[in-house]
Amino acid sequence: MSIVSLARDLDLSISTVSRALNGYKDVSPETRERIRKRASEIGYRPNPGARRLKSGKTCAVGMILPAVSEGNHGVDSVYSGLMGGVATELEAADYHLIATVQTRTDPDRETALYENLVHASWVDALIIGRTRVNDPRVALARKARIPFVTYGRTNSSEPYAWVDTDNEQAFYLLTKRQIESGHTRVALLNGPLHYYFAILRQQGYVRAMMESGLSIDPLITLNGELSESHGYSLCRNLLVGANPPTSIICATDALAFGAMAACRERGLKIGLDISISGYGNSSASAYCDPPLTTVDHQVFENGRHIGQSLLRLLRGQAQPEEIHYLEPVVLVPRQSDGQCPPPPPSNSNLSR
Amino acid sequence: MSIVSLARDLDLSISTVSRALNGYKDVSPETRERIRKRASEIGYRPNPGARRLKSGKTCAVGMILPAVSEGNHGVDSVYSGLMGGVATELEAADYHLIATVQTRTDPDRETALYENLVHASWVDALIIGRTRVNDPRVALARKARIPFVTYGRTNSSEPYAWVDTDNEQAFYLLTKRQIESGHTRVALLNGPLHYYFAILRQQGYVRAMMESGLSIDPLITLNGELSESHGYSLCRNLLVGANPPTSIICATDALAFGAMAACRERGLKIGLDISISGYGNSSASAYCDPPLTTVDHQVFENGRHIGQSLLRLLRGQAQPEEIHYLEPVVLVPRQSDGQCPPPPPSNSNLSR
DNA sequence: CGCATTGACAAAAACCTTTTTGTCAAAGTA
DNA sequence: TACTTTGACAAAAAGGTTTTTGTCAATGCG
Repeated sequence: MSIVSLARDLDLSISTVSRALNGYKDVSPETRERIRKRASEIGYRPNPGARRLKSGKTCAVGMILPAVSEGNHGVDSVYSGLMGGVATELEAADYHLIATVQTRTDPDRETALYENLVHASWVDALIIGRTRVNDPRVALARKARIPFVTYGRTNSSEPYAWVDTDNEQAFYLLTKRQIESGHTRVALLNGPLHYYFAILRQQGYVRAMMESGLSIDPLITLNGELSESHGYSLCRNLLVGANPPTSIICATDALAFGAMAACRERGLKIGLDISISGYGNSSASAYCDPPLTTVDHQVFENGRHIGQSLLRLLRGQAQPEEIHYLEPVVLVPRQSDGQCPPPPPSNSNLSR
Repeated sequence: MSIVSLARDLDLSISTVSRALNGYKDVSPETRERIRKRASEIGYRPNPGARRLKSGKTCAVGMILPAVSEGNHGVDSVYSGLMGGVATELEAADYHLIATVQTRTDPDRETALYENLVHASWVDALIIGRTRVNDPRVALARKARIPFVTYGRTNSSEPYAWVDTDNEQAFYLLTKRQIESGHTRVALLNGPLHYYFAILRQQGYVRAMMESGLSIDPLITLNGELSESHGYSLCRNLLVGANPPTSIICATDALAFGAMAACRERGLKIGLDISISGYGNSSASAYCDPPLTTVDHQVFENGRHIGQSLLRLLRGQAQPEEIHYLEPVVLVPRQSDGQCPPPPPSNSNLSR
């Protein structure tokens, strides 16, 4: 079932068979057809290992998938969505996706995983996700001269290929919406600031607040891991504090679900007594009670862009500095937010 | 940076270098150490492509990930959790996971994806998930003589390696719980019956009902895709019908979320007027309102078992027929279900 | 006619390992 | 001494492609 047995069967040389099947010149149409026919009859498939060895290409792209920070240790749903888009594009070009799941949330370990993937030449290209402010993986991939596309941006002195959603605009819109509903104390439950996206989301929030002449209160702009439990505990802290916010903007839907639970526990009616919004448009956001106002950031589309960019890079059709794609976001208004409630009677701050 | 340049550098033969680095005999301790040292100095890493070609092993395992049936086209969270467990085990053994996302829910296409993975010899072994009642992929993998482990069972005349959760017991427990709370009209919102797990869940439901002398009403045992929207529409149908159920057992948390939304829409208080339970213990299930009674089926653990089983199979340490692992389930009682409400006044069925 | 070009194929090199077989001296045994 | 064993290394084959170079006859041109 190797090319040599096929060549022997056809009474032709190996090179002719190879050239025929790979669509090169130097082989007559009749012979080509004869080879094609016999090859499919006999069920011949070129050994990808040998092909990889010869060409030096693996026809695979590597991706490290961040795990959710708690629960079933599954892959973060943003990245599983992204993977869907990437895989769709790659598959069409006969590339494979080698997925490594990062079970522990340890940046050093993530870098080591990338290093392993690159250095052991398992892959031709890399997808670098959940970029940090100064992401060492970008320098690493550049040094290894391996094509890569990041999902999210980073601080880099040199150009690199990136695809990202418009985090800044998303949080500008979300904050603006709250302000327009009369809220003045708008809290931000953000992710850890070493992630670049968290910086951008904060910037969007700050821009909207500044634009309306509202001050930024560091006591109500908190940061934590992107999980329900952190949303719950951070929100509890917010509500217990003096002068609690009337609106809470959460960096992810998961944070928002946790925050909603904390609000319910305090007896607050979500959408009336307090406004909450999320980010991600997760399927649960449409079916929770009340349905969550959120932002659709089009992960599948982003994944497709990443896949396409990667292929262009691999084919030499584009240089990294040409690949900068900022996916617009779509605000999804639902019922978890509303008009700012009237100020409580003055003795309300006695409540524990 | 190949073995030949390393050998030249050391003034040794290629074979000696190879044997030294691979821990074979036939090389003196001093020489071995010298080679080791120089190899790490020079940063030599054996080319995995050449190694694969020679050994005929790819050191990779293939897995097809079912996409969620709607929304962001992401990977089903059960399978992303499973992937986490599998990857954890494989990684420790220096195996890689090649993940293919099945974006369209088309069984034929899924089979084709497996065929491609196997036939193009991209992988040494396969994980076959979301097994169907008569799953063609099992026969296919056996014919290709490629080791595989299924997640879920199927009808097969010959033994095969499987790992599964105890679906039957889970739905027996869930149903029993409803019956013990006084419910007699217990609905089942199940997945499509061509999935083996749906059959098993139905069996558990039926066993509990029979055991308590309750009859099975086909009008309230419905089947649909595993999504919020199907949960919503199926539940609407249930509530509109004559003699609606007082309890709804859903095959997944997603179905349950949809069902909850439909119940709220009808003005029913979940946990009081109607009881709902899910399956999966998704993170949202703990934070929705009311928190959802569900079952934890330990996907990460299942993934680890699959990974371990695969490695044993690949190393010849076990035969497929020895690998049958049924993961026990854990019921997670929360507040979405409760005592059966008293029967409504007789004119209630006039309500639209 | 003589020479260059082209078409169609074959031979061999290269890709980088691992594994099998081979060499040769030193040591052990009868 | 003659023969076998063993230790330490080298040479070469094998794995299945792709690509470069080579061959040889037929064709085209002046």
